Amino acid sequence: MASPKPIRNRKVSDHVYDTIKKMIDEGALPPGSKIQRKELEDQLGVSQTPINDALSRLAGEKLLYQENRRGYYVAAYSDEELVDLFAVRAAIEGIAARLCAECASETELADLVSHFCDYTFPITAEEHRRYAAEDKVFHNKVIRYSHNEAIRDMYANNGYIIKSNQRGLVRPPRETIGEHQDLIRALAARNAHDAWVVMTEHHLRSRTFLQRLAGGRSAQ
Amino acid sequence: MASPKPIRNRKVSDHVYDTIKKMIDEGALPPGSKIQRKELEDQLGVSQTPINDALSRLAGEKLLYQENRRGYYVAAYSDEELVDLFAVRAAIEGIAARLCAECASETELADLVSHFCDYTFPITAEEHRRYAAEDKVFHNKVIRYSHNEAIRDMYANNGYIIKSNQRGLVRPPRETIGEHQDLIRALAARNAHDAWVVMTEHHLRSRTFLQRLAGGRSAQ
DNA sequence: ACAATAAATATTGTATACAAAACGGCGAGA
DNA sequence: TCTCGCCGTTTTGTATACAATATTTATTGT
Repeated sequence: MASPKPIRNRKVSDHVYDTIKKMIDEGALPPGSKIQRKELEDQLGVSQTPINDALSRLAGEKLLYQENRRGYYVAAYSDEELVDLFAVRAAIEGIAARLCAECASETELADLVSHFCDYTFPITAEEHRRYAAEDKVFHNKVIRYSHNEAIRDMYANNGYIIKSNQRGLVRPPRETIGEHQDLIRALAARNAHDAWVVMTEHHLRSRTFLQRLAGGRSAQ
Repeated sequence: MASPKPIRNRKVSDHVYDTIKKMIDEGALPPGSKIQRKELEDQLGVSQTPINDALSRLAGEKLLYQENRRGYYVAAYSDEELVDLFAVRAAIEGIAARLCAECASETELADLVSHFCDYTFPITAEEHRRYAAEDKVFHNKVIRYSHNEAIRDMYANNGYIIKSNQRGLVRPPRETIGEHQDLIRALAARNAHDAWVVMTEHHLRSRTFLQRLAGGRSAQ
């Protein structure tokens, strides 16, 4: 989420854009909350125009939605929509893992392998928090190391996917750590097929989990 | 591409947005061409502001890109980018096929099965054209029948994917018709796993094909 | 003639102004 | 007390103005 761009040629609206995006990602602007243009104006010391520009772009990315004549709101996804979103994550990250196994450098692979080494059970609350953070980092690395610009852009720009983290870990570490380690094993062995399958199933299991929560009624 | 929204509350910028999007989709604004704000102003009889609003939104959707201090251009994807895009299609449509096998209604499944029945070899130029059209329709139906809103939205809104059709069929029918039929067989049997694998490999093969075109200049 | 530079012009990004619509509070009437 | 509608305030959407940067054209020197 840093700025890899030359610092010079940046519009004011780019800065506004980054700021709002970060606020959303960090929860300063919770899902469903209304965007207060005036506040942003004062806070950032710019006029309406660059703010509108940034908001329009974010709406195009589906990070915000716009109610007619009523302003912008931070996108909030219902349980059903989150279920759908996790199918998309399964798809994208599954392929990313596959490409990763094929194309990642040895250094990158070693980096991935270094994750999730030192967790002993039972897990404390603090460890749980650390695990959640590491989970996020790890999945982002898989995306990066896939060396696929389209996928990278999707994760950088597409509100859908950023938002799929909106409620933190879906399943407890106890369930997912084994899956992560399976995945790491497959990556280390450059077994593209296994990496693909494991990653896909990993997210699809979370999807099923959410589906039970959302549907409630049938539960196997 | 029609307007499913209540006709009442529409901003001017919404109209501008639709107009530009349609112009891009229909080729009136070819990939790589520069957006002339002034022309649009005169042509649509509105001021800069709603046009900027629409352009920002379209840039958020990656249908346009913006060069600093130099204006907006219609997105044009290079061969390398198309390669990456086909990995994304493999991912998304692979999962879509899987969901399709699980969730599509009997009617929908029958609809899918009715495709690609009557092609005999060799294929004439006219049949080739028809095949290309049917291919597009078929893949869109798989998306629709997956009953996943996130995936549907992606195909409706995301410039990446709209643009991946920018050069028609990648491989000749001779190569792909068998794959399509394998897929249909898996779908008809509601074999989710096979449908997933076949669809994914289908697009990944196109990806490899494009990769050869892009990378190796020697290949005939 | 041609390359390099300078002046003129067009376009972009931002600020400000303003009308129309939504929001909120207050009071009248049931 | 509750509901409805009126009026003032706030917010939104659009228009316009303007400074900064690109682009084009004209000019100069070799």
